[in-house]
Amino acid sequence: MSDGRPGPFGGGESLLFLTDEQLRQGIEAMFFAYRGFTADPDRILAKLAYGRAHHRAIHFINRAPGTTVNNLLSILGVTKQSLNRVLRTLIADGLVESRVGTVDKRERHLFLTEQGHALEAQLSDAQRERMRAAYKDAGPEAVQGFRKVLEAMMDADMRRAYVKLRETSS
Amino acid sequence: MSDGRPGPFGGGESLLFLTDEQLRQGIEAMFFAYRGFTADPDRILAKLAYGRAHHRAIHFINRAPGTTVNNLLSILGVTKQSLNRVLRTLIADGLVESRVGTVDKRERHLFLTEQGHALEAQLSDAQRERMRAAYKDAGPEAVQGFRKVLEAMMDADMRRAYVKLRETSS
DNA sequence: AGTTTAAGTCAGTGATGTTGACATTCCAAG
DNA sequence: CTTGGAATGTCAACATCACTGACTTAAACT
Repeated sequence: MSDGRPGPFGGGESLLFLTDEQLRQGIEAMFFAYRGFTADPDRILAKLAYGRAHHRAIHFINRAPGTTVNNLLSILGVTKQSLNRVLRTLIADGLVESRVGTVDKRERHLFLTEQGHALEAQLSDAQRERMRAAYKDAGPEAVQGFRKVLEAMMDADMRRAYVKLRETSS
Repeated sequence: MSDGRPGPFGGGESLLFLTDEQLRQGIEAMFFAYRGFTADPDRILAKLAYGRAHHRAIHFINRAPGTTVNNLLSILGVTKQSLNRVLRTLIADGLVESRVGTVDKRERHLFLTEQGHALEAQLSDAQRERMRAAYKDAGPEAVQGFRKVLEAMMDADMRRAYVKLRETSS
């Protein structure tokens, strides 16, 4: 099924880009690119005995300061036990602060400390630098296409979280 | 540094796509999209008590039949001990066959069995289906840009492996 | 008072990765 | 031909991380 041969379409729309071969190249490109995408932060984190989970937590706490634990869980898509282990070490190490909610005292609101901000900056500088180089290489039109495909690849609930974050920004 | 303001360029080349804000949106898009990218295979693998490592091994053995363990290691970027555990279970389960090399008996050449091919097809069908939907949504020009940015994001040695695989194909 | 919700914890399991030791095979220098 | 080093692959022990499930605590809701 779906061998992707052009077929008898009159609209002049080539469907060659939907062949299994093209799709597989896209899949492999995604695999290798993601390794590059995480390589620089991973190097920094390894020295601190942290993992990607710590990076993700720091990133999104910086992105949405004061977020609750539950909120963070739904963004990260991990279990609370898993997140809790990460948060515990980050709080113990003085990178994250957890404040009891004023309106609802059951909630804990998360913030980066000064130290936390420093590590966040170090991590995202490294990641942005690679991203910037790739963007510059590929050019603005390519970047637009890149974003378009990525957004189409998300699950519905991820896209909701993503869009929500975009709205919050700036 | 590099706040990405347009700046005094006369060439009409807008550099707005290189702002930190744009880069961060790209980073987050990459994060959420990769989750979608792996979600379908992950669901299938979970039922079989396999993980992503098994998927990767199966994918690349299918892609380059007869590859040696060492070769696979350089593509996957893990330690040989880690890969070995995965291979051992796949061989024990009858999905992969390991043949002693004829010219160099130290080497083991890896092949998928019929069962292995069946699982590979199941996994890549699921992944391709999502990819196809995303590609179709985004359109051919977007796909071209997507690929361009991904390739620019790879490390040099990953790009080498990626290009080599592309050459091998069909 | 009873139920629900938010957060945190403990125990057990499984996948993944690492280091270290080891066996086999190849190859080249003596 | 022999011997020692290098390459390839395997096995064992250990650490990390994430998950499920059950439970506790505290606060909010009804």
